[in-house]
Amino acid sequence: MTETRTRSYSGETERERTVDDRTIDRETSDSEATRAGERTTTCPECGGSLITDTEHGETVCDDCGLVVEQDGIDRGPEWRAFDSSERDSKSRVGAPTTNMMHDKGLSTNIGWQDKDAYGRSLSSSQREKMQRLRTWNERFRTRDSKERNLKQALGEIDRMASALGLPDNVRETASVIYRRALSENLLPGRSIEGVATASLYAAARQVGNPRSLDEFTAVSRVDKMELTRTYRYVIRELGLRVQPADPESYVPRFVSKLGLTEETQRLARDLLDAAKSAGITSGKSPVGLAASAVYAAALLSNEKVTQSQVSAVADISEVTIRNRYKELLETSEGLTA
DNA sequence: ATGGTTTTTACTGCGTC
DNA sequence: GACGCGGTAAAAACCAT
Repeated sequence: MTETRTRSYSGETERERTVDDRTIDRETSDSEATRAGERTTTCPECGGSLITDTEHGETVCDDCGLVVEQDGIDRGPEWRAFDSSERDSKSRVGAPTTNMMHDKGLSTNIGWQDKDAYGRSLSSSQREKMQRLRTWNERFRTRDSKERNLKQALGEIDRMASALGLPDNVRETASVIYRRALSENLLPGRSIEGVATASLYAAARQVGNPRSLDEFTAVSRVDKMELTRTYRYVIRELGLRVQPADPESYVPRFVSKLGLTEETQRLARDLLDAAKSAGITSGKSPVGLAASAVYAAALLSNEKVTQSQVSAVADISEVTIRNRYKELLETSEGLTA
């Protein structure tokens, strides 16, 4: 089938791609790994065991931290409690916990409004007292270095995720990865920013919403070399298994950025599928392939996009697009004819 | 460090609006 | 003439050994 590829993208070797039924199945089945209602016991990415965390309402892979499913349960209050003891035993009211905050959102917060529980304003001496409490509460909350570290890192992750338009499940996954890196003492000698970026990069790829390294370096404070280095390091030390990015996962983004139709998107996918089964995708940049497929599809469906537009959106040279899209068209002709 | 592969850079020619 | 497109050669980047 796929002959050995001579090149791999960002750290994964071709060996990992060898005959793995799950991988094949995933490629043929059409959508992301997070279809609702699907019950799996093994992680779609790394094959590790899944753990259903009812407290957080998430199904998480124990090995790689991939959040497979979230918001699965009702976190609302249990209303039918008839006396106080029953309320104590039944009630699960409270803010949902989240990995996106360094303390999972469980620490005490002292409100900024100088009002008491009944909404009345506080006396000046009470106000001063509350201000002192706020200060100390904040100090204690982030006292120890790991907490402080986490707080900063999660802030960075959040910032970058916003800048790149990554959804919440990516952030959650990135948070889990970062926590693991932190708890396994991977941080010493490496910058928080670097590991945070690497975590987010890994998370984005795991959930099938990848961004290119260049896009990350654009929003991160670390340069490309440090990012790849720490990424490799984190992946290796944590034993994460991240598949090579699937070109198809870039397609929807490019299509929407260029204002093309669904039809074109479908065509682009078909082209990529054909290319994959023809085995000409080996060693080629996934981004380049996706960009070329989009361009070729637009051509086939008579939509107007120029090579330079596609190249700008995908951050790929026009030459590469030319080379790839010729190959794509050739293989698809051989298939349909 | 080296070698092989892919991507990028830079430049040229062609056709069209 | 500007623009989109195609091709080429050399340089750079990248990965594996």
